Amino acid sequence: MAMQTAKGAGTRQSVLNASLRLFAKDGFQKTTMRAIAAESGHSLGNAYYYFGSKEELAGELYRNLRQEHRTRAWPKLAAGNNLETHIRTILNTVLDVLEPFHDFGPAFIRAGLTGTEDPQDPDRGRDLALWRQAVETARPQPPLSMRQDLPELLWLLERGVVLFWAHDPSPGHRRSRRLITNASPVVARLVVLSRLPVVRTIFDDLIGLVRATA
Amino acid sequence: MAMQTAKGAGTRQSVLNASLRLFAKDGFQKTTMRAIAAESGHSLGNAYYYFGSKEELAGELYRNLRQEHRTRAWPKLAAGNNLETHIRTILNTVLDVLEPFHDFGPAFIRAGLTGTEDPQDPDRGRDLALWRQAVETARPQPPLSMRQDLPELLWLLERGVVLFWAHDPSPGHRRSRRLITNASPVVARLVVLSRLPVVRTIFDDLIGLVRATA
DNA sequence: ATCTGTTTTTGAACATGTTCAAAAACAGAT
DNA sequence: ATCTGTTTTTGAACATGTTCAAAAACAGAT
Repeated sequence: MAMQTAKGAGTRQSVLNASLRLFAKDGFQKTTMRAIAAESGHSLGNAYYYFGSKEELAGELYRNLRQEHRTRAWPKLAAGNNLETHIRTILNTVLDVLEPFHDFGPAFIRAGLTGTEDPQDPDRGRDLALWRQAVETARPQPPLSMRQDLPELLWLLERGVVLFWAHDPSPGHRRSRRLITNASPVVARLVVLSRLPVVRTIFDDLIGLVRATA
Repeated sequence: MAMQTAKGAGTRQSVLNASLRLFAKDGFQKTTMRAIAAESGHSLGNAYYYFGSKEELAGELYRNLRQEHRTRAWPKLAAGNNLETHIRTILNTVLDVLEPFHDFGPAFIRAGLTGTEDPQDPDRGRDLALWRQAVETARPQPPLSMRQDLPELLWLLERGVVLFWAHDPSPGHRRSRRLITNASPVVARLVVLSRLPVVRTIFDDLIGLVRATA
């Protein structure tokens, strides 16, 4: 059980800061671990003492961005908005937050998203809490039978949108914004249609996917 | 403009075959370019003479799999089958073809799916042609108003199923098969119900989504 | 058969992510 | 102050994707 010392925490932070600077300047791919180590003033092996891999480094940076997303999206969920509005709001906000980092490259975003597969990841729970809030405060309320599972489905949707955006080369990422505009009403309508057993069964399969993957 | 000789084509093919064997056996990540070169009986540098990168190799393999999918699915489209049967057949066939490569990892599948974003990609047109055939030969015929857009919608469905399957850890990927079983009749029924404005609106949104992303 | 330009092949070198054993620094107990 | 066990740091080594200059093989013209 390795206990971390104050000096250790400092080193760790300086490596993190150095990576943020270099990722922002040169992108994820083109930034080498050697460059990060040099920029931080420590040896290559020392960087690996605190971060098991380059992806883990990106994962930590990404986790900070998710926190900011939650902070910015939460107050926008005015009670009484319909579900479509809440979906659109949260999805657009996540792109707002990630905007400055689009040119980090898809690999960076992918690294961030793969980190969330851990079922114990506390950030996963926090993300779900945001979506739960969006569902509970929406009016009219989604069908009772969906209220339990809906947050997880919408969380899956969010991941899909972010993945799409990460690969979106269109100017200003218009396509991603349009995807949000188009998908939000569709999802909201499908939720209403979940009263049909057939639609419900499909949702159940998707839920199974989330649960199995997460 | 480098003209390729007969011998060159043979070497290229043997590298491709070797990579196919090894990817299937050990997965994408764990297969090294050196192993591929050795298995093919050529030098490492020679493999790079024909394929610029490991990903390019995976890309070509994926394109071959899509071709095989079309080849195997097409004759199963017996005229007179209903739409549900055609949908179920094509989707199950794509999983049959991809089956040995499930453990390639997300990178492989993503590479294959993202490649199709290009509107100029000839394989995209070929995939759409398969779905067009499925729609045109189905009996009873889908509503006239849907016949134009339906192939693109079903192509979107196919991509979604493949993505679902790629992340499906259930034994034998049962869940993916069940998704196909469940989704096929729903989609077919919704096509009939497209006369209802609510359903039609959802389809319009989905079409917009395909066009926006494609 | 020889020459000429092109395609193919090779082996070594390079770039970069990752691991590891040993040294150094450190914290706490005596 | 010294000892002991732990944390931190280092430098070298390793694994693997990629590049490159030179050699070999080849095709076509003379």
